[in-house]
Amino acid sequence: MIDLHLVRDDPRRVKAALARRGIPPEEVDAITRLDGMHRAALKRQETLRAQVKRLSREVGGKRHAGDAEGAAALADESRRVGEEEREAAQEVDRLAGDLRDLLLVMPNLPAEDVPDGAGPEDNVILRHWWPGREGGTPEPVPGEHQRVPHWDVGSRLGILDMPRGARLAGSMFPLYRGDGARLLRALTSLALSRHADAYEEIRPPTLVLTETMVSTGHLPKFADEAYHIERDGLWAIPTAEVPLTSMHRGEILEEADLPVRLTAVSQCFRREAGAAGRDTRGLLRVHEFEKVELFAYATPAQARALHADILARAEGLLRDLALPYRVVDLCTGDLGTSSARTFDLEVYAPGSDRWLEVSSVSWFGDYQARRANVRFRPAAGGPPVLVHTLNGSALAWSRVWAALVEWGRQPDGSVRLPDVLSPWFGPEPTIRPR
RNA sequence: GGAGGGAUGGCAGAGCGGACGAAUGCGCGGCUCUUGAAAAGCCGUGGGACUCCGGUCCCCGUGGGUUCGAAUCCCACUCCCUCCGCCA
Repeated sequence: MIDLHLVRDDPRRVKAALARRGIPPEEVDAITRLDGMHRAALKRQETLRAQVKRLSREVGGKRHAGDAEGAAALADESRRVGEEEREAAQEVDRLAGDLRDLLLVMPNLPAEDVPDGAGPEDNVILRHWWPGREGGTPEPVPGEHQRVPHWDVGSRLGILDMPRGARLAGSMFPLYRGDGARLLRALTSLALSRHADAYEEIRPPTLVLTETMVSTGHLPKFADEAYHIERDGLWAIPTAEVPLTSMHRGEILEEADLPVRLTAVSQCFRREAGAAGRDTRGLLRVHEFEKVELFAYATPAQARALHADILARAEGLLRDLALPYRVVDLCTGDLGTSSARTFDLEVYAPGSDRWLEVSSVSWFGDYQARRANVRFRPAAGGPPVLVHTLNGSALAWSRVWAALVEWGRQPDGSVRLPDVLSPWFGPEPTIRPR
């Protein structure tokens, strides 16, 4: 949630920042108006409430003094005021609810250095990397044998079985087998070990309460994007960011304990409701995938360095895996609702001939922390302050899997894997037909 | 799934209808005493909303209800503990 106090104190700044995202200024005015009404109603209710409390105390006093008549008279008066107070309270509740509804769907203010733009076409590509680039090796040109999409490579090698996945769960639910399944396990294991020096490994629940989804910003606005188990009131997480953000929900942390750095692997579930018919082949876009996430709660002063660290770690993994990638600075038109600044990492997949998003590294400011009510007590004293949250995938395996299989394909149809995977696939890691 | 017990401040733990935002102890911070420390003593010590900066209001698991008045009574739910059943 954006800061209501900021809307009050500096509405022009809020409007200007949100205008960059295409939010009309009237929506900010609507918040200001409701806020004013809410505060007025609150004042009225509290005044009445104070009266009831005072009268009730006097009833007690009179009764103790043996003045039954006086007590009854005051009780009558208190009852009348109490009824008024009850009505006022209903008005307060109604206005508070309306205000909250507006605030919950209002996106975060973009950071000042986010490039302006209307959509993905205006994102800024910051840099490219490919194996050997630092040493002057030219950008790789895929050979004909690498121009085979991973769904073909996968089915020929018997490591990816989309038809059987569809039999179990419908389309876009992949089923990996043999070395294909083992590759996923290897990638997760590799990544978690890489982050273990600074990030505590967490295994969170995959199904979470509504409140947990609201805290990150996935609800109420994007309910259509998530799988919902109505009978139990639970939601399937679209990313481990969701449970990790709520891990300390409602807590006041000590500044000395920050940053809290966490890493988690989880299944990620996405309905992809708005993407019907797009990128439906193979693993380009799936309803369920596995992802290792990096996450941090930080002080505002620590946030920038952590954002850089998470990005560096995600890039480091791609370099270890020798996959050509580019770093994309998301423009205001493509920035996620909760994010203030996001860098995407996209891997080139030669068989599919597409750039695949395999990581999204975001700084949320205090937007999520305000929803989740996660604060820290400043070491220097003073009232608790909202933390900043940050996260990034490192990495989303379905698309990494696709890129590895396409880049690794040899003229004989086997797939050569990067050497970092030797612990799982032997000295010259290769997947051959069974 | 069934039976019972519980949920109060950083922790422990009283309170069971009226001045209770809450005794007491521990912890923590400050001060006094001391060469220093310990001990002892004194003072302080939750979060939040609104504010005409005087204050007012809310929070005793959550949500309803009863009452002039609820931490305290009633109802529902959640979570925790014990036992039984079932189960990977």
